[in-house]
Amino acid sequence: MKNAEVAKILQDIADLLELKGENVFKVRAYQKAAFSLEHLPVEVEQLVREDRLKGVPGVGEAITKKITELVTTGHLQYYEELKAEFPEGISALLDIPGIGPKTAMLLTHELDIKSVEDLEAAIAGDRVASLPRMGEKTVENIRRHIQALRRKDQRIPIGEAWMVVEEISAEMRKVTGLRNLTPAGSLRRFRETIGDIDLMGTADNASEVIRAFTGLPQVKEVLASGTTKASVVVAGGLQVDLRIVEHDSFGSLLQHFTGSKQHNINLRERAQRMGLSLSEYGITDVKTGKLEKFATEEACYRRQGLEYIPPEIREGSDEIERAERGTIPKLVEVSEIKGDLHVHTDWSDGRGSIEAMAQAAKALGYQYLGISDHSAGRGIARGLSVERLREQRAEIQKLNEQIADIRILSGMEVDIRADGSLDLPDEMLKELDFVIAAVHSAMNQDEPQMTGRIIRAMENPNVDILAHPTCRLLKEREAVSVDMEAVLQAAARTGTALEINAMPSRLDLRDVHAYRARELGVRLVINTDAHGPEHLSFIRFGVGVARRGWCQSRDILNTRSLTEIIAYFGR
DNA sequence: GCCGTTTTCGGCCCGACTGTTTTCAGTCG
Repeated sequence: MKNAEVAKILQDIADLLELKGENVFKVRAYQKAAFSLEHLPVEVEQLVREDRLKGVPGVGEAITKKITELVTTGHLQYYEELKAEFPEGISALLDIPGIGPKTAMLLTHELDIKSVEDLEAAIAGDRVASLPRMGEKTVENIRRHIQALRRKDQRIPIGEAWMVVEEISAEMRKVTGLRNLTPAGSLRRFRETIGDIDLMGTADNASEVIRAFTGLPQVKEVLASGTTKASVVVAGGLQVDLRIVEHDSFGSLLQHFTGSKQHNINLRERAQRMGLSLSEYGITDVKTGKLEKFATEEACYRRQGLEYIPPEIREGSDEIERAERGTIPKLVEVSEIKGDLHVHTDWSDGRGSIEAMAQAAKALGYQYLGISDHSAGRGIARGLSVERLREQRAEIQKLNEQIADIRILSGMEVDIRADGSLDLPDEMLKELDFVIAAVHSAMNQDEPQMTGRIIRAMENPNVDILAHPTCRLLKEREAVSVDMEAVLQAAARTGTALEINAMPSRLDLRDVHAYRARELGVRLVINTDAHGPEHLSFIRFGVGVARRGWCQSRDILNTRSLTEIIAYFGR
């Protein structure tokens, strides 16, 4: 059973206990355990086998027993009994903003509402507003939220959110008086998907800035607008919040709204033990009641005796303990990337010529660019035959003589066939500067087959890099069934680098697997898989994933210089 | 249900908003 499935069930248990009116701290315990499981860098099954569950934060004796039962039998008695106490569709009511456990139970008890559809019918029949603590406005809000929920496609990939932020930021920078405009929340932490956008800033004339914000051409609807904050909806149903404070409180504000929620809770619990109370306004000494403000996040962390913690790792694992000991690593940065090793051109399915791609890479300050068009095999994406590949190599050689200050490397993204063999003969692969292998077909194989297939490809000594290891496409295609732990172990054994594909629709490896890879000493490489010159800038999303995996520059292959990288490939 | 520089028992993050109330419960981030 996968970590995500176990986490989902624990979260479900938390919801049901909440509906039941159980002790809120018990509910929180299950939520906390669910969170831990979801962010675990290793498979829960492995922890169960090795009897190491107790080491997971928030997992004690009782939850250990439950997880063990769940993983070993695929079934949890406690959960089944709990579910049987409630009508099936009721937890879906909790997904509607504004409806929490109390309201959900009220609706079920008083009106026999068992699903979102029931609720809509009850609203249409005018039966809801008469309930205690319900009124016209509440009902209208619920009705609107149900509609919005149907319309909105939940979280969006970070790449899309980023474009919205850049557009809005460009407009807002024209507003006089506004300073320090910064996106916070999951966007700043570089999570792969984003629920809504939080923008932070400072100004002396906050209300004017807010007015300019709500008046932007992108704004479709203004949800709320006050003196320090506003919430709007832009195209696509995406919510954007802006908060403005005075300059001297910006550090605390940014810290608070960057989150994550779990990081902030851990931070506040710790502050509490120190006799301090933490909020978005600053740090209050509980004894004296005196509020201390912070203009920068660094100062805010320092006051708590902590080293600065980069946003990407503020996820509630052990980052606070590490900051206490002063052992937060220096995470890899975009400026340290010296080349891109997975790029397509118009020789296969890319849009740019080799030269255009090379010029774009040069403009980014790269030392090298690895061309890796598709192989011909199954006819995908206008793949190159052996002959065409040789022609391309000649072309690259010619261009290298013409273009200064960047070296074009001649590689290939070779298809891994269903049986794990490669699409081009070894003699051809040997001629290349480097070789990437990737799965593009027969994605429905079962886990043992897929895992064996990928490992077989990695065992070929000509393969340097395994590209987008799980083949997932965010919101479009699930990851293939593959035993990632086995793949990571094989990568360590064979010395194959694993790609962090920076294309916003892929982001594959994921952050937790990057974390695990680093633990195992597996070399990683951050590539964009660019199909046009403008895609090269996607590198920042891949760097974001690497940072979320606590990676430093030494963990990332393409932070190496041209000389080093050529020596590394050793051809 | 978890956990320990006060604790193996008694705690468990903080503030704001909304709508319904005449002081606050419920929900959210």
